[in-house]
Amino acid sequence: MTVGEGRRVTITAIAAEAGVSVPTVSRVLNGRSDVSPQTRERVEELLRQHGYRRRAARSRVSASLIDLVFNDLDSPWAVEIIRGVEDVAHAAGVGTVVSAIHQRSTSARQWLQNLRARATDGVIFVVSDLSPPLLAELRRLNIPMVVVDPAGVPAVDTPTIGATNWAGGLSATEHLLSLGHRRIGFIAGPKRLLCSRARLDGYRAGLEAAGIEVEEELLFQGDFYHESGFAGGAAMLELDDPPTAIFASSDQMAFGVYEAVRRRGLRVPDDISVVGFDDLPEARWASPPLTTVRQPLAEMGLLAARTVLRLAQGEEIETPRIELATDLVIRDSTAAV
Amino acid sequence: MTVGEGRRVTITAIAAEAGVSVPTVSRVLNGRSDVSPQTRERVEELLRQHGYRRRAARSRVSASLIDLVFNDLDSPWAVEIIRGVEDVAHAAGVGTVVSAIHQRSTSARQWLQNLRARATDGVIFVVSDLSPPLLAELRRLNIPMVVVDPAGVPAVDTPTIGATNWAGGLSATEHLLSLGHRRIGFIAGPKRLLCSRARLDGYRAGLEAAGIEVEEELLFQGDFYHESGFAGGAAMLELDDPPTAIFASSDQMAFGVYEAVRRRGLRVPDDISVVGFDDLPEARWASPPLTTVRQPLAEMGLLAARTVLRLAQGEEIETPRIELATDLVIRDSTAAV
DNA sequence: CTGAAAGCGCTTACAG
DNA sequence: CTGAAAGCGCTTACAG
Repeated sequence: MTVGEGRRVTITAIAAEAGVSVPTVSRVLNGRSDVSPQTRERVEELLRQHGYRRRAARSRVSASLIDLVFNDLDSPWAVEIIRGVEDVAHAAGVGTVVSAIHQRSTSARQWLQNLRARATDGVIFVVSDLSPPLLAELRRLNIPMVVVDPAGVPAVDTPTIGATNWAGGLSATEHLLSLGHRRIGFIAGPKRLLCSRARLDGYRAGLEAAGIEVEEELLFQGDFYHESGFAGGAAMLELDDPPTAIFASSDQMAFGVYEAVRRRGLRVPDDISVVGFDDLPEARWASPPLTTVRQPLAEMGLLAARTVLRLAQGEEIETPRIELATDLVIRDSTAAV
Repeated sequence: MTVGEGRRVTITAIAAEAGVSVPTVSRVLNGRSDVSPQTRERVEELLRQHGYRRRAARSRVSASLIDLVFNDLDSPWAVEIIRGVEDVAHAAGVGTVVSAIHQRSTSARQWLQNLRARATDGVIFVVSDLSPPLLAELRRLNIPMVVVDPAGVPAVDTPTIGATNWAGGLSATEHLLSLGHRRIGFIAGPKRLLCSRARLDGYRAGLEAAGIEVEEELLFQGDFYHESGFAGGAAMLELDDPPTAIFASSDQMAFGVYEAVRRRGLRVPDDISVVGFDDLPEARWASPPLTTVRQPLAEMGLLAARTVLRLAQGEEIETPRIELATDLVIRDSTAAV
């Protein structure tokens, strides 16, 4: 399969419709400065409407590529998403271009320039903050995109794929409650991320349903990384009335809690229960194996790839926002009080 | 920078040199069947010699891409290598196409077909077994390649980038010896991999230098994955005279040993010392933090990318085999007997 | 700022 | 199996 086979518009067609010459359209396409603003706007509008994409003359072998963009390639779950995307793309004869834009605008600009040159079929973003000018540019180029695990409220008309973070937060909390825990600490992710807030709210909902008040001293503000889990765990263990369980809203923070517990000479789950969120591959092989909320990362990547390929084919997507189910995986880090 | 800027050969030039028409060269290029074997061979030879690569008419924006190929995307160190490669490629305006070929020849064929369509600038392999026909085809297409952490003895004239596995095995062993350990277990990686054998030999060399005999019952055959580390650790702990330290030749196996130790109700490093190999990001945040031999994976990726880009520019590579230094990182999983 | 003209590198019928 | 011809989609001077 090659993406976007059918009758694609040529610049000749666009030029005719816009009432300008072919070279003029070419200039707009290449971002040359010597085009009047009105002309540029009219042509761009048409390019967008028709979903124009550059194609080599007579060539049926248009290199099909999709771009998969991360903030940084330092998270262990990146590879899970890559795996899902690559799987679908590979089968469709499409290459997966992986990039990290590091939140730096120079890097993003560079990336965008490369993107144009390689005439990508679509973009999957796994980044927390998309700069509006970047998005505008992509829309101008009429490049299909989908956003995985959106951080904030995403722009309209961009399909997003996430997980049921709220439900995951709730189920982890209910699990701990069912084991008899009443003092349950929570280590949150960055506030600006939607998924962080949803997990926290799931935790709150669980406690409230059990008639337990949420205590400030049992809430710790983390950032999803190990260090903050360690700090949060250490802080809570030092309380006069420490929690009997800690729910860290990422696996990495849960491992940080493990280390805080160990440093105190205590044991998981004998002295304190720990729950994570993500189910990274290493969760299964932590000591003890970590009870955690599984996020189907590979499946999210899979779905994102399918969606972007469909968009590239010009199909309409009926459900612009999808949340895949999370799943509580009970292992050995949780026990009855 | 765009790779291979300079004067690239066109099919017109090739046709002239071969004494055939342009359409004939085009046919060879596209793998059409209606070309006589002699003609095909002559043309292919010239294409190879000149390092021909398809280019869009008049277009200076040739999409620069390098391919990064793994067996599977299930190893936590894959992302480390991706990071290194992406870093260099991104800066050079080159896209990084990540693929997994899953050792299945159908998948490899599919990949090769996609590769041709996208006119890659070069390929970095991180795979243990390259099928000879695949290699032959790549060579025929004149695509530069480099192999990272070669599994077996690599084909001549393909640059390889590895790590000093033997030295790493030695230094880990010496570290344990210096702590007073005399009974040191070893969990090996797959025998067919060069790196496995080098690590094992480093371990042997260390023991021999200290006048200690290598005991069969302290050697366990693993496969680099968690399960085998767990099995190896469990088996050794059941010995009448168990080791006081275990050197697992991958971090994942070391984590398996952690779990075997925990299941026995013992503690690392109080009851037994454990050393790993790789220094994955999670090694630092294991409980306890893992003493391990660091392999500079990101740097290996970096170097591989630089090398393949240089080859793509037509440069000669003076040192076809490079081994980057490993480094013993001492953390909390090792202690004096 | 724009277009007519020339041209690029490649591919596709068509004819033999 | 091969080539002369036509043509594709696009870009680049050049002229105004």
